[in-house]
Amino acid sequence: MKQKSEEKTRMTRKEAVIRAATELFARRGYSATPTSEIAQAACVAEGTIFHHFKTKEGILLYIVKDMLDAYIQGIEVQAQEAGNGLEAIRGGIRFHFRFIEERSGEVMVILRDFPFQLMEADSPFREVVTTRFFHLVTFFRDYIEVGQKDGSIRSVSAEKMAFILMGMLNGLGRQKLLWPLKIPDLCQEVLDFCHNSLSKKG
Amino acid sequence: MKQKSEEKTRMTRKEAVIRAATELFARRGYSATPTSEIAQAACVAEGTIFHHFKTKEGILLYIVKDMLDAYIQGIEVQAQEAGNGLEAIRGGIRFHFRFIEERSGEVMVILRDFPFQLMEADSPFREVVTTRFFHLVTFFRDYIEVGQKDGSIRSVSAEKMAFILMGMLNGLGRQKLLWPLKIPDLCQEVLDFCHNSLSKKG
Amino acid sequence: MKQKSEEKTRMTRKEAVIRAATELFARRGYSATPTSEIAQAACVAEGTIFHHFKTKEGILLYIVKDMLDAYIQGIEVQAQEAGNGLEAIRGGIRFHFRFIEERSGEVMVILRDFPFQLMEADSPFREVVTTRFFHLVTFFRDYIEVGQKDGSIRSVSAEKMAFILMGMLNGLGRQKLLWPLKIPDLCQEVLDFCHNSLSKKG
Amino acid sequence: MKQKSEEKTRMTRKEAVIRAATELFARRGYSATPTSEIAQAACVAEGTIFHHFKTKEGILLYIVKDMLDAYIQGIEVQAQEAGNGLEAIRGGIRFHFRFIEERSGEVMVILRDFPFQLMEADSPFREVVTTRFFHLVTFFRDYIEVGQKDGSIRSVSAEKMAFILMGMLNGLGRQKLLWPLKIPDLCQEVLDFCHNSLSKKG
DNA sequence: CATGAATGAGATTTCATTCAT
DNA sequence: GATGAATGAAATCTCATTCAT
Repeated sequence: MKQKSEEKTRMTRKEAVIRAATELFARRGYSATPTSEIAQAACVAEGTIFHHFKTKEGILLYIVKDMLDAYIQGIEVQAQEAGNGLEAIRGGIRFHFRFIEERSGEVMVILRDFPFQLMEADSPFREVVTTRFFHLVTFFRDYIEVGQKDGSIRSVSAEKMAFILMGMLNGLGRQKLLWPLKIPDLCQEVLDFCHNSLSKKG
Repeated sequence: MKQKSEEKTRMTRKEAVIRAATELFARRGYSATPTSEIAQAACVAEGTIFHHFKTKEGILLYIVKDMLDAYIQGIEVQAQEAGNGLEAIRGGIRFHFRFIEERSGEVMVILRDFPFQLMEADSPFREVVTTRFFHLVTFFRDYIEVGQKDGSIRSVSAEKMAFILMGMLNGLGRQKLLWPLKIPDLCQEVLDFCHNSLSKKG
Repeated sequence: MKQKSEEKTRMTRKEAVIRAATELFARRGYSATPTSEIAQAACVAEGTIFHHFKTKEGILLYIVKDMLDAYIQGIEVQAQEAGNGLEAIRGGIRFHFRFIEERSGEVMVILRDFPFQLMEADSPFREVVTTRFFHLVTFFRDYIEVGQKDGSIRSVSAEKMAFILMGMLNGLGRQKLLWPLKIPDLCQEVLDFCHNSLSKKG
Repeated sequence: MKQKSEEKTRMTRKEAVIRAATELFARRGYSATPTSEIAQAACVAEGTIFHHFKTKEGILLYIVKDMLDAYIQGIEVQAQEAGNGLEAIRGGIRFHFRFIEERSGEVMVILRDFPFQLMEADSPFREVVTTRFFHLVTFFRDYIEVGQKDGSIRSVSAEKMAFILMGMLNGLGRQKLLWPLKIPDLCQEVLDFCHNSLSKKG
């Protein structure tokens, strides 16, 4: 939290919009959040939003892109530091849980209603988002293959296993952030769970 | 009350509305589907919708409730027929994959934007939905405990494991039905994956 | 209150509709009361209402006509029994206050939004209502003139005085039945008030 | 904030809406006037109405509040200039008749269906309207008491007399503005009528 | 850059009335 | 007589977006 009163350090209006939108999209969903409320929460005029983002979808795109880029970069850094394929995957899982905690707002936005609006066939943003998703799928598949080559991961379809891991992490994220129940922290259990299933020696 | 099955009645108007709504909600999302289009697709007057379901949310509730009840009933039947706890869980997973295929429309509705509208604190439908969710969580936890008693499942926190399983199945469902990629069938792999992690002998 | 369970004595459906409608129109106003609620309150099907009354306005007309006829008849009987013009007017005022108490439901209906719908130039009911209003104006004017002839009422424009009396009684009725304040009983004070103004000797 | 009176600005869109609404509510009643017609009559888009007044009720509230404030202020100025209590009341009555002529549109709005919608227990506007009504009742009661102290008004219950006066003025206003008959001007007669009943010497 | 009044297309919902049973 | 499913016109209100200042 920055000081709001000092001269130069205060948020630009654009940042204020992003923050307000993230919080509202996370809490109430993209389509249930009117731009008027975003403006109000960000203490800017409604026109200002459109001055910076052109459309409402533009805000969503900005948030989603920003978040996915950070996720992709973070998970890759994790993996590169690992000693073998299995450790890379485990590092990825650990990073996932940390990321969900630290940037829960943005994550909720994307988990809530997935950016379906951005993926429709006629959306100008379709490619921007698809690209990043392919990137993630590839990441998991590649490191599983690495693990199979270095002997840390047993012989299974790398692609299928990649989908299982991603699906699981996604589902657990939704559960944690969106369900009406208090979900306990599951990081360690998930690590064990995956370790048992992936590692060569069981 | 008329007989529904005999000669003339092919489909009630109410049924027609439900079918049309399910299909549209699944394809375009709840809030992006106007009631006018539901009416058109169901070949009824818009007023007819509101005659049967008081509100638009009412349609969603009907679909979700119907689907969850079928899911709960089906998964319990599966489990009761199993020889031990682990088999019950495996039966549940198999049922889950079958259910997702067979009733993909309704499942997409609930996976797409989850009925968040029905869960908000002031919604009259909140309880209806929450009840069913608790029911499901309990189901998984109980059968894991059964498996631990009968020796088929290793010693882990039953509750945490229940959450992992549910989160995974949920996430995989979303991936399968909603992602812009063609996802291969993962049933067998998921069964193995879970078996490895749950069974006592590894 | 009649017994509802005995064979023949129970209300006809038509009566039930009238009662329910009177109560609802009084409490919430004519146009804010949907026919569906009248049906519900009367425990009949919505179609039944239209079976008996043809239109929603028809119900209003029935109530208003019934009530005005009773009012006119009652006030005339009162007046005919009086010894002179002033007493006739005083009797009318007394009757007015009694009537308002005894049939407050129907009176509220007419005082609330006056049957403007029935008075519009193109309403088929216009005449039915207007006739009764003229009748009332005439009643007051005539008895004031009687009082002026028999020496009990001072010399003032009978017509203007009739309007003042009617306006006053109307306004007081509204105040009593519709205002959000508890209004004390004003019958005696109004009698005095008018006596002072009308009687020859002051 | 621009100057409103200078050169170009003939009428704000907001003002236009108020004028149009006043006229239509007066002529056809609040609930029989759709916002679409108000927009048309005011030559603005329908959205503009809701931009300025959140709801249709908001328009009614604005008109009623504005009118009641003017009424209260005017009647108090009148009274303060009077020599004694009786004259204050008479001044009030005179003001009432003048006000009804000059601002007949707004007065018709409030007399037609009284803002019952604004008074219902759960209306956010309830207090705004109630406050002003209490104010008026108090005004009349206080000046009658003043008159009783200065000897110009006879000894009667000030509160009851206040209610009689208000009820009478209200009823006469309705008669004048809303009845389907041509009602003669009654100001002088009402003044006499009240004078006879209130003044000490009869 | 920033504003906020204005827009108009469109969404949900209400409701009097009809009609086949 | 009685019913209640069905209707469709109309009403209120929402909201992303534009544009003159």
